[in-house]
Amino acid sequence: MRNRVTLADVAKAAGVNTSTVSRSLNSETEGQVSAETVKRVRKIAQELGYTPNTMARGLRTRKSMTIGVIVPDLTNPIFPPIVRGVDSVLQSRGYSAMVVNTDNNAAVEDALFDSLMERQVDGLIIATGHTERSMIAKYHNQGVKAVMVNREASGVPYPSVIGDDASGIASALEHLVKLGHKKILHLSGPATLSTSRVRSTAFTDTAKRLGLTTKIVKATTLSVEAGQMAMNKFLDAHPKEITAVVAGNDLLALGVYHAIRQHGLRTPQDISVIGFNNMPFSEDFQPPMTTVSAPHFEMGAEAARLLLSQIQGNEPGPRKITLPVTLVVRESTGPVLKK
Amino acid sequence: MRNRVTLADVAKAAGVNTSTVSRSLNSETEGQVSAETVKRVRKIAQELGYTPNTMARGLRTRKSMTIGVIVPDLTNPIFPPIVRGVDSVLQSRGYSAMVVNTDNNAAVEDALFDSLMERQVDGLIIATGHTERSMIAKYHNQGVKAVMVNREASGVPYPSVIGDDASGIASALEHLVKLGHKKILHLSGPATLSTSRVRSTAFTDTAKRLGLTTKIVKATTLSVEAGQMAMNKFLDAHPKEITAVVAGNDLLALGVYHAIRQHGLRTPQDISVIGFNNMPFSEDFQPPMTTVSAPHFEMGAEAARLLLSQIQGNEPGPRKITLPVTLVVRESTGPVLKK
DNA sequence: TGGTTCAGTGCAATCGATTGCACGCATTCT
DNA sequence: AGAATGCGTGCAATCGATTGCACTGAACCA
Repeated sequence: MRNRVTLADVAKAAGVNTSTVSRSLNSETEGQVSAETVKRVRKIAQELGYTPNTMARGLRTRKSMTIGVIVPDLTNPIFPPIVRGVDSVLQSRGYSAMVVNTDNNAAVEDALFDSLMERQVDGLIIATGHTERSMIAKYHNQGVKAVMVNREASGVPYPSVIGDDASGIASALEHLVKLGHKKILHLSGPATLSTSRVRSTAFTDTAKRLGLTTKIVKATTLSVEAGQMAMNKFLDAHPKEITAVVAGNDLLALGVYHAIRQHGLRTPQDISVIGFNNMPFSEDFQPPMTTVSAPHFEMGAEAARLLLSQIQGNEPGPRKITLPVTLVVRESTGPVLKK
Repeated sequence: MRNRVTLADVAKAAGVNTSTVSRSLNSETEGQVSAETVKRVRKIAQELGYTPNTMARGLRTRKSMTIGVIVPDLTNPIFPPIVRGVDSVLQSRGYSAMVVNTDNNAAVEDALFDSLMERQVDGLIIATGHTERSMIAKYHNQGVKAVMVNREASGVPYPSVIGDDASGIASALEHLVKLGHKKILHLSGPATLSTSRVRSTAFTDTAKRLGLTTKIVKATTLSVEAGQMAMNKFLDAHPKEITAVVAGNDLLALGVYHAIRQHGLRTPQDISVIGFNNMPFSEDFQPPMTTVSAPHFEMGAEAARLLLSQIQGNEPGPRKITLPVTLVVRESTGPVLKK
């Protein structure tokens, strides 16, 4: 379909060589052409409705002006904001994003990576926590430029953009302590995810500092169902043992809501709950969720900036950018009630 | 970066011409080459880690194997499932999706369209309700293949995939009537959106058929805020006039929740509310929302199938595919209470 | 045995844009 | 006036894969 108008067409119409047209249309090279020729060529190109052919250009310049964005699952509500943040920066610089979903499946991720490479993407933004270190090393060996977002970067050769999870967990716990809580459960995500590990460690450290009695339970995935299942199991085994839960993310926290209700208990009167991410609609849950708000859009935007700067030749090395998070207090946390 | 291994490299290593390598690697042309050569070439290509260069291929074949997906805003929760549905089909057929957000801005959409054209996308999936007819006509004139999803197709030359909104609205109203409701408000989205118009018309028709007393109020956008504002205004002017609300979508319904609460009323005891879309987490709102569930993933998948068939030369014409929807009854609807 | 046929492979053009190099001509310098 | 400078433009190679056409040699036929 379409795209009949080529550089050659414009050149013929203007009575000049294609090279002159090319130089006239490109802002970096227009200085090589006389001002009036530039004006004339541009006018004619406009009239003819010329559109550059990105594939031809990319073949010659070895640049696709496309960035691959690898996420686990777009329907997980924290990723759309990240993607839009990425996109906002890319778009303003003439790049496009190609978003792929791995569903946390290594084989799928491998295939998608190949597909992105075939498409000659200029760089990668990796938002999957599961990606194995060996895979990342492979990318790096192939000379692939990349930036990680929302996952820990230690040990990998790429820069990363993350939220300040540790401080988020700390403020969550401090908030709970202020409300009188002393026995607190951490419902953690799977240890394969770097964010889960970071939050878990921060929980343990802060709890020790504050002198709290804690328990840690791991959910198998970062989903409502897994959270509900893990919490149900915990409440079955240890009823009345804790007065608050800090969940690994909002999805798990939502699962905790369900489990608490299933056990005939109430939030926050019987058990306070804190989530993580402040994902869309967390304020509309029952009750509105107290959670740590992470700047996902800005994380995506920053990752894109970092990647573009890397592509433009700056060698940032394995840098780590930490963006501040804030505790959003809503109604899922309350004071410990005396009985 | 990378992609050093080309057809020529493989050809040299195998001691054959690039054309033989090309034919050996491509399943449609491998019959032209002797079986043993194919085997040998493939083995060598594998060993060398050959990856085809999509840009070079696309330049020659005039196909990018890329589909542009135009959505208003990925952070609107109904779009990720659509996109994933699209992606699931595309991926299995070797295509990739390039997703762009218009934010319902015509100028932005125009620019993005150009950008997609430059990238030589093989087709478009359009999920924006706002797109003006003139713009669509322009696409069609340029010979662009496209399919619309989640928006009415009447008058446009492209096939479309939509949910059966009319029947969804009808079952919503029937459900309310069964609960004793007679005075019902429809909080509609802006009339510029085809889905809003369809649902609005269906509401009026069904209400007439069922002999109901109705009001219709329009929200300025399909957002929580707009829904809340419109509903607040309505409740200020007409307190106690209705016992139920059918909203144009779940976002508006959520705004209705807020407005009802702000007026010191309760859902569903004072006013029942029904949404539309059954978007993720609508079951976790307070109260869990009764809503019409639309098969967004399947709509995306079907749109992709339609588009690919169109690209492969089948001329489906302006066909319209309607997928069934179902009412999901939860706790935001209840019987009319006597006072 | 001479002529066909055909399978297997190579040659070279092609897709559309970019870019190093060379050329022509006008201007400036000595 | 002759040489040097340099601006504006054109020529042609190039990026990597695909593909119509031509060629070679073996098998087959009469």
